[in-house]
Amino acid sequence: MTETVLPPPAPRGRPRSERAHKAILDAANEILEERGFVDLTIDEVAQRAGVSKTTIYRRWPTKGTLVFEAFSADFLARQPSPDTGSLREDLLAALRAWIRVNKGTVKGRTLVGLIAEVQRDPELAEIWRERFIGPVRAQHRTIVEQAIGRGEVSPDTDPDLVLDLVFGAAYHRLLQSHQPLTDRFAQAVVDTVVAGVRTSDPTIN
Amino acid sequence: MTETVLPPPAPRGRPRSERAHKAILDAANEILEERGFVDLTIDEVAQRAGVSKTTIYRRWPTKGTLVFEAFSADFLARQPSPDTGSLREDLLAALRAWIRVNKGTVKGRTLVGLIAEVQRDPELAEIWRERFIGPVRAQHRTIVEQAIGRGEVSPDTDPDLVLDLVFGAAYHRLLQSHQPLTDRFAQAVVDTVVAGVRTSDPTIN
Amino acid sequence: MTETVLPPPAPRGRPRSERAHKAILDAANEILEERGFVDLTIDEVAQRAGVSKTTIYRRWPTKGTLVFEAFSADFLARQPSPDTGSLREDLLAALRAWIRVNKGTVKGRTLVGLIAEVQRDPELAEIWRERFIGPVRAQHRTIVEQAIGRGEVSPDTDPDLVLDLVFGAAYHRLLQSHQPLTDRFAQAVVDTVVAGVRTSDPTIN
Amino acid sequence: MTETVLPPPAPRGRPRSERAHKAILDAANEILEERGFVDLTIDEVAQRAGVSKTTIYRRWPTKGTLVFEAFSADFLARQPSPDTGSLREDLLAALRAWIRVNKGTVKGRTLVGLIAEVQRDPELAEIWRERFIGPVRAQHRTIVEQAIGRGEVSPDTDPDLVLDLVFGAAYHRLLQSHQPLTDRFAQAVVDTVVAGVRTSDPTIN
DNA sequence: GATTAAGCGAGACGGTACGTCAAGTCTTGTT
DNA sequence: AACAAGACTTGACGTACCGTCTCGCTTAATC
Repeated sequence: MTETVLPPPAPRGRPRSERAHKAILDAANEILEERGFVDLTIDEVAQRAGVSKTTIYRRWPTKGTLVFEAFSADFLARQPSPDTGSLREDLLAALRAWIRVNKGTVKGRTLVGLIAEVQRDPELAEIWRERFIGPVRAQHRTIVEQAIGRGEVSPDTDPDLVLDLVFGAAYHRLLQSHQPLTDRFAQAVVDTVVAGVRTSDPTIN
Repeated sequence: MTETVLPPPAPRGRPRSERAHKAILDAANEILEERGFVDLTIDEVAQRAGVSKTTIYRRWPTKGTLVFEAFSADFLARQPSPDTGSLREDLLAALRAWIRVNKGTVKGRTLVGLIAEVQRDPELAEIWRERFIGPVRAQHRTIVEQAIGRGEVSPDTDPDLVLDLVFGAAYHRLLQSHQPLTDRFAQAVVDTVVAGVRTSDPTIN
Repeated sequence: MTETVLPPPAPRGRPRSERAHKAILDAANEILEERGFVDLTIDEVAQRAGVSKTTIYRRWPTKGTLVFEAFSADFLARQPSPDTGSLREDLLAALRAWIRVNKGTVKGRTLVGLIAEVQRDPELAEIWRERFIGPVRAQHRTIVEQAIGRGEVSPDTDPDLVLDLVFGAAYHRLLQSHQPLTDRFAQAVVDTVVAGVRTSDPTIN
Repeated sequence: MTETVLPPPAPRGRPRSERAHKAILDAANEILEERGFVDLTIDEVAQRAGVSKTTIYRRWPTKGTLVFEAFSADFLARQPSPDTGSLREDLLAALRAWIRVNKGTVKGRTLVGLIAEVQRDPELAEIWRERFIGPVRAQHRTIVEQAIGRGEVSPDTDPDLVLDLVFGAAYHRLLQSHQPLTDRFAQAVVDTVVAGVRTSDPTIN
C-alpha cells in the first residue's frame, strides 16, 4: 500500500476569497479601535468590509469568535519569550510586554471586552482557553521552567502558581481599574513573587 | 438648644413600596440562581416580583445595577475580617472565605457575570468600584496593616500589592478557568506572597 | 306634606377648588392650541395647571371627557340660532358660524380630535351625543321647524334630513380635507338643499 | 428598434415573502373583525401571522397604514360604478352599496376606526386621501359627469358638491350615530339632492 | 376647639403597547 | 461552492401614557 495518506481532496466550487477574509478582520479592528467590543456590530463590519454577513458567518460562527481572531494574532505576536538567564528579568520582560500592549494600544479595551464575552459565551470560552490562555501560558511557563533548569529555583516550584501570581495581579488591575498598571507595580509584583518562590518551601505547606 | 438637628423633611408623594423593592431583589436572586446573569431579563424579574417594569426602572437604571444590588449585600456580609495575629492565617482565612462563597454557592457565577457586565457598562463600573471593590479591599487591607502594626512585615509593605497578588491570582482562576480554585492553591498563594513580602525589600527596587 | 323637595344636603368636607377647575380647563385649552388632542397628556395638563392628576381625575374620568368640556362650552356658545325669516338665510348663517369657528380658531383641530376619540371610546360617545350632537342639532332643527311654521317648506319636510345634508357635507370636508371649507361651498350647499327640499315631494318616493 | 423598454432591473437580495405579506393582512382582518381597530395590536398581528414584528414594520410604518391596506382593497372592490342612465338611480345604487358594506359587514367599524386614525396621524392622512378618498370620489364623480353628458343636469353642476351632499350625509350618520343608516334615508338624501341640483342655478348664487 | 370628611399635591404603581435593535439564519440571483 | 443583498425570526430592550393608589397636609362644616 503506497497511499497511506490521501491527498487533500480538491475543493469544489468557488474558493473562499482571501481579500474578503482580510477585509473583515481589518474592518473589525477598525471598529474595535473606534468604539470597542460592545458597540461593534456584525452589520457594520460587513458594510465596512464591503462584504455580506453570510461571508462573515461562513468563517466565524459568532461575533465573539470574529473579534477573537481579529484581536489575537497581533496580540500573541507581541508576547515575547525572553531568556535573559534570570527569572526576575524574564518575568519582568514578559509582564512589561503585556502591560505595554494593553496600555499603549487599544488592545487593552478589546482584551477586556473579550474576557467579558468569554464569561457569557461558553463556546467562546473553550476557544479562548485553547487558543489564547493556553498558548500564552505555555510560552510564559517556559520562563519558570528555564529557571528551574538553571537551578535558580527549586524543582518543586509550581510554574502555574508563579504565572497566576504575576499575571493574575496584572489582569486584576486591568479589569477592576482600582489601581493603575505602572512599571513600578510590575517591578514590585515580580520582585515579591520571585522572592517568595525562592524562600518558601512548598513541600512543608 | 436641644434641637441641633432638623428633622428630615417629610417625603412628598406616595412612598416607594418596600414590598416591591424586596420582591424585585428576591426575584432577581431566584433567576440568578436558576439561570445566571446572561439569561436574566428585566421582564421576567418584573413578572416574578408581581411588579411592573416601570417600578424596576425607577429604582435601577440597568440590569447590571439591579443584579449588583441583589448580589452584593449578601456577598459582602460573607467576607470576614479575620484577626488571628498572623498574616498568613488572616490572608488564608480571607481567601478561603472568598473561595467558599464563589464555589459553594451560585454566587460565583453571578460575580463572574457582574464582572463581565462591568466591562461593558461604564456607569456600572463606577458603582462597582465604589461599592464593591472599594469596600472589599478596605476590609482586606486591614489584614496587611495589622501585620505591619505588629511588626510582622516591614512598614514599607504595600498592602495593595499584597491584595493584588493574593486575590488577583484567585480572580484570574475564577475568570479564566484554566485551573481549579483548590484549597491547596489558596495555601500556595498565601505562603508564596507572605514569604515574598517578608524577604524582598521594596525600597531597593 | 309641605316638604316635597328637600334642600340639597350641605356638602361635607373640603369643597372642590374652583380655581383648580378653571386652571385645568385653561391648561387643557392651551395645550390643545399648541399641539392638539393627540399630543395632550394628562400629566402635562396637571403640571401646567399646578394641580395633581388626582384632582383632574376626580372631575373627569378620561382624557376625552376633559377635552370635551374644555372644548364644548365655548364652541356651543358660538353656534347661533338665527331667525331671519328665510330658511336659506338661517341655514347659511348657521353654517357660516360653524365654518368660522372651525377655520378661524384652533377649534377645528380639536373638534376633529374629539370626533376621532369618540369613535374609540364608547362612553365618550354617549356624552358626545347627549351633550354636543344633541344640543347642536336641536338648535339647528328649529331653523327648519320655523320654515315649516312659516309655510316656506312642506310640513312633511324632515328636519333631520336637511341638517344631515347641510352639516354632513361640512363635516365631510372637515374630516377628509379633500376640498376646502369656503364660503362659496357654504352657499352652494345651502342653495342646493333648500331648492331640493322645496321641490321634491318626499311622499311619492 | 426593438428594445424600447428596458427589462426591470433584477431585484437584489432575498425577495419579500408573499406568504408573509398575505398572512399579515389576513391576521389583521381577522382581528379587526373580532375586536376592531382600537384593540388591534401589532404584536398580536405578528403572532397570528406567524411573523415577526420587524417583518410587519418593514412593510408598514404604523398600525394605521397596515389596517388601511388590509381594509381598502376589498372595500374599494365593493363600490360599483353604476350606469343606469338616470342620475337618481346611479347615486342611489352607489349610496346603497356604500351603506350595505358599512352595515352588513364589520367593514363599517373598521372604516370608522380608520377615519379616526386618519385624524391622529398626518402621514396616514395623506395616504388616505390619495389612495382612498381620491379613488372613491373619482369613481363616484363619473356618475354626475355622465348625467351632465346626458343633459340630465346643467353643465355647471359641481360634481364635488353633489358627492359631498350625498356621502357627507352618510358619513355623518356613520360617525355620529345620531340616526340610523336606513334605505329610506338613502332615498330621501338622493331625491333631495337630485331635485336641488336640477332646480337651483348655481351661476346666480 | 376638636372632630370629621373630603379635597389636594406629589409621586409611586400596574398595565399595555410601542417601535427599535442586534444576533444569527435563510433565500434569492450572480460569479 | 462562495458571494452580495437583503429579508427573515427571535428576544429583549427602554419608553410612554393611561388611570389608580397611597402618603401627609389642608380646608371647611359640624359637633
